[in-house]
Amino acid sequence: MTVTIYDVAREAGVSMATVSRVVNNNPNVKPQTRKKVYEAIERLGYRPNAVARGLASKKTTTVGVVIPDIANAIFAEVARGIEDIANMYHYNIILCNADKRKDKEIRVINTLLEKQVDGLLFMGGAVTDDHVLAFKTSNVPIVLCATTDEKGVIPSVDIDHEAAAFDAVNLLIAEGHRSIAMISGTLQDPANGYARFQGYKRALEQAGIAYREDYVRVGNYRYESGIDATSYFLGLSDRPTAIFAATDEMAIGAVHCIQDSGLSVPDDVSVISVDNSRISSMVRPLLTTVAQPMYDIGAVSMRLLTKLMKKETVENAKVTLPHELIVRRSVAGPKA
Amino acid sequence: MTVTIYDVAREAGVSMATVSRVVNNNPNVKPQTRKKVYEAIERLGYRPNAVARGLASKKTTTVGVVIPDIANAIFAEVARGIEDIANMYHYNIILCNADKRKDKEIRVINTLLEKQVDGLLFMGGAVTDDHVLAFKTSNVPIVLCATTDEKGVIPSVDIDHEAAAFDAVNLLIAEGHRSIAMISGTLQDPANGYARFQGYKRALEQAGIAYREDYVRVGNYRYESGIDATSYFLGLSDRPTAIFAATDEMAIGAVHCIQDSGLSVPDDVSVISVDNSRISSMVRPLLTTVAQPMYDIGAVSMRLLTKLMKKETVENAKVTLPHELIVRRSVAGPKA
DNA sequence: CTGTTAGCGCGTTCAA
DNA sequence: TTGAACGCGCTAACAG
Repeated sequence: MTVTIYDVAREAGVSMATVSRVVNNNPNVKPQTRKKVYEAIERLGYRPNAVARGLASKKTTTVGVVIPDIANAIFAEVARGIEDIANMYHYNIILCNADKRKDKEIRVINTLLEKQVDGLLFMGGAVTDDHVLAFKTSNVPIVLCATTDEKGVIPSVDIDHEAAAFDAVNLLIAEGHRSIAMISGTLQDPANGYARFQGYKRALEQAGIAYREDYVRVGNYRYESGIDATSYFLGLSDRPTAIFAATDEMAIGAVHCIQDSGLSVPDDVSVISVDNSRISSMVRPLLTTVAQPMYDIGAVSMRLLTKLMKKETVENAKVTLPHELIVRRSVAGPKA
Repeated sequence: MTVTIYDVAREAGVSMATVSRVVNNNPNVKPQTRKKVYEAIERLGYRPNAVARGLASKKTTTVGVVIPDIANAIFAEVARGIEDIANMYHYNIILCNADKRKDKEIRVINTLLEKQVDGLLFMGGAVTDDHVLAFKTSNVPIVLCATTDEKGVIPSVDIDHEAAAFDAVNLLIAEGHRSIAMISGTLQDPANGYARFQGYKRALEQAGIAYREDYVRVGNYRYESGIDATSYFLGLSDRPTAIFAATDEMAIGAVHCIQDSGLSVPDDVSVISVDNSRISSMVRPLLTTVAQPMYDIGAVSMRLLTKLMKKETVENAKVTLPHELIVRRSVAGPKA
């Protein structure tokens, strides 16, 4: 049924070792022999069995990636960066959604390890001791991708979420705003949630603006929650003149909520966010936002992983990619 | 270094066959023995090697999925459907982007087959003879996902793109429009391109409306190309009163282009599309569109694949999922 | 209910 | 430059 390296050897009149050599591009084969083997391979339609190879060589040229949700545009973009670089280095990707749920994360990490992946890319929520434990029991390299490690012991690549949020809010302040609300992510989420919230607070503090609890709502990163939060803000007696949303999607919800209530962005209320996903250019007005290089985060983390897998020494195993303020049209000064 | 089934057997004082049995939940093990084995596993931190298992059992519990672009919201949603069902049946997913490029598609199909996947989900552009050939050389089941097979010989799940487009354009006609433009995808793309274009033409024809070449532009599915096409239409001396876009993204580009030029949607120009991706609810006005059940397409195709992998007999290996007109606010009758 | 024995398909010494 | 032989870690008969 299936043709093996053994069949090819017989067909070509050589030993299986020789076939193995030509398949793996080992130079120690006479060109003529190599040719014979190639012909036999062709004739028989031989396809190497990567599983057998994996067992014998203890390498699968496969890396595992655990991701919160591939249907989320942000993560999908990161995944694309990962896959492109993986492909470039001839690795394949086993993709697992884990929804930032710890139990699911631990579970898929283990199945991935059982599958003998050569490395692991982890994108998730908080990295707990249990995570670290699971990582430690493996002997393949791990890198955290768009995910922060409190302890800082695991290689990772991400942006500085706190600083990104800080920069966003600072723009608002520079424009003269003092009444700045925030639509936050859940505070249990270290990166997109907590860190961005901290950046917001620090910016306020530095500008001597008092923090108000009723100026902060936590959303779930989705469009609808941006609308909900904003409708709450607009109902306040002293409504904010600017809104900082932790993500583009919530920001767009904010924009539409403001517009739907007959106000204007940015004339009545300014809106800014973090992400710069593609949709931030697919609204009116164009969204001002702090860009997070999603594709690069994926690409760089995969590149880092390849180095680790080759046991190359890496100088800096904790890379922070730069973010960048993208000024478009959703921010203006407050009304006089 | 690595602890094997053998070590566990020794530790538990049983044979490796017994360990294998408990690991695989074979009922033929005395509870007491089972317990001993579990303890030994625990003590040693044994983790089964799925590669060895795969070699011995000729099953990898892994399926390959080739996808055009995981960063594309539509496909990402399909992928989520696939992964959820795969997960439910304890399969893992090897994900490969192929950008609808034939050479890349063929290449990844082959690597996936080398990795001994138990099945293959193919999402791509045209299914050529070369594709079919590659499929035939494998002895694992394949199902086409959101992809049409001209010959109809390969199991597949998709919607009827022609009918979906037809329905969309028909709504426009029912509203009284006679000047209907289309922003098409590339005609080489059988499903999202050609079929939707055919649906447009059929609707026109049935209504006795003459087809005009200058009322059709082909875009690349992206927002920007929606803008470009629309700006062309708006420059026409007798500009259309309605635009049918092959995808949501292009439709939103159309909406914004219309608005940016001082006109109103739907008062001056109506816009309709196919997809109903999440962004169709993230615009003003809300986009009227024909819904394509992306998640379900993924889920159903994965479900079908599991049946095929279990060699269950399936009645209908070519499933067409229903589409549905979602009436929102971007369509109105033409101005009197 | 449990153990023994063969392979699964290939990489990799080690000799020749 | 080539081949023979072993083993990767596990499943799957087959015995008992």
